[in-house]
Amino acid sequence: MHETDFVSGFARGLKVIEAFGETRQRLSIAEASKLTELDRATVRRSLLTLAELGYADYDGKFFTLTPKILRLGHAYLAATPLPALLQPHLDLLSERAGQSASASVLDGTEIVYIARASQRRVMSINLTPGSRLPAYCASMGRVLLAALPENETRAILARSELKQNTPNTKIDPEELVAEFRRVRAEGYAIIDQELEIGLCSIAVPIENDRGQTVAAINIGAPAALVPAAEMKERYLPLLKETQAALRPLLRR
Amino acid sequence: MHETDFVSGFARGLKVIEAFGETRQRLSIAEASKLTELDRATVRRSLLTLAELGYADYDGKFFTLTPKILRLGHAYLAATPLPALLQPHLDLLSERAGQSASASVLDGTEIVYIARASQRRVMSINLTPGSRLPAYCASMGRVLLAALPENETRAILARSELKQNTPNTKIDPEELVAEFRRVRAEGYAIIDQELEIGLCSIAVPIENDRGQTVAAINIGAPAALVPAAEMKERYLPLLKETQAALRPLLRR
DNA sequence: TCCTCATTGTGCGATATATGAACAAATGTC
DNA sequence: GACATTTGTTCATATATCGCACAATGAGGA
Repeated sequence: MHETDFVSGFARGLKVIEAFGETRQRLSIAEASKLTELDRATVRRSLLTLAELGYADYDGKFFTLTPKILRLGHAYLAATPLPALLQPHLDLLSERAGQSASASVLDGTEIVYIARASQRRVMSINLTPGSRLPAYCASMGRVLLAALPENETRAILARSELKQNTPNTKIDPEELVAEFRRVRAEGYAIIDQELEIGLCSIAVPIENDRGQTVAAINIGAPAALVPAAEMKERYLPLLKETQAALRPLLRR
Repeated sequence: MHETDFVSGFARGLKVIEAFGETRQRLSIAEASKLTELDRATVRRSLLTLAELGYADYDGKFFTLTPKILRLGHAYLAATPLPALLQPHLDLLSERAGQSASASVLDGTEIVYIARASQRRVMSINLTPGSRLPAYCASMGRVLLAALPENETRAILARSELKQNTPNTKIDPEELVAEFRRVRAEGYAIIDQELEIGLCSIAVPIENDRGQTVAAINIGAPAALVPAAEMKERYLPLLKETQAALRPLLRR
């Protein structure tokens, strides 16, 4: 790859868009400049470009993103067959379990929801396709991390901000790596209120016909209704059925 | 605004990302060049930039978007208070109605879902935040178009691809404009299987404390269970309640 | 195997952009 | 009200990108 095969103006602009996610909806030029660590003049040009194209509004002082920006992310969900393929299976799974079912993939240290069939909302967070959670303390994250070679897993843990969300949250890397080994051996991960008090979840990997893990699915339930100890017997068979139904559909 | 206040490399790159949404997941350089009507060399540089930043994968022949691209669209959903504000109200609405409830805003000729509380899936399409539907034949679209000055509404209709999705679909601009007037006067829109056979929906506008329409919410139901004639009496009171509950929360 | 067609990679001149500093305007502070 | 600080804008110029023309590669077919 040549050194000229990189459009830095494009890269800078993408950085500016992402700056909006980290804080509030409105950004001044100076704020965006600080967040992106780009020159004010450069940020200004990127923002004015976004406004010109209709991806942002500008009131002379603050820039705000418009819904048009959703086209960019949605290009992935619309273009990738995986979410559409998983959705009906999640619907069925969710209905049979009477709980929310989700699917996600790994992106760096985070899991990204790509499909979801939600029952009554139990979490304080609102999860939709595109939502992100730290991988180390989510059941799907455990499954996805367990599928990687151990050196990669360790590298991701090293980059993760291991935060004690609840008294249950495991944040010791060695303990986590040991748990990943168990997940790999037994084929499922259970989270007992490590992300949020009151929430348990159980996840299994989704593999293609070559056995490569391409996603994870889970069922989440309120700990008050379904203690962690019961998650396995109640939901693992359903998850395994869904997993088996999907495998032949996923060719590479 | 100066003529130099525009980063064309950035604009071109965004166009390349959107090219993925229109077709399948994989694009070669030549395909992307055709879709975007940009020079091959330019598209290639943009794609390589995306790959370098982790927004795309490249196998030497085809480029595919990675889930990282969802960060861009999600920046909007995470940064805008409206979706988070609406969600609990949609949950309640959906539960009381026993049907799916959604919220959307207008983007050009399309509505964009920004929040959704879904019951059993009734539509063939899978709707999630970020999903788009043509405005002219969706109940929320009717409400949002009705809120605009008539010349703007007509301009949008002129740009819309008015397609006869079902025998019920209204595609005559004059008929649509007349319907928008009725919607404006009566405060709600009902769609009777104009988008998809078997699906009815009813929508009302969501206004801020100054009376400006900032979004629309709707309830969708299977026509087999709820005939269009019954939509109004069954769901309009619930929608109006939600509308009233939200108005004081929406300051500008 | 050789040819053809389609696609991808590369070098170069013309053109457009990024940079940082200087200036202007707005904002906050005393 | 004057000063200090922050923010937005403009400008000249060094630098990087764009689009073209050409070279290289690869896939199919005869």
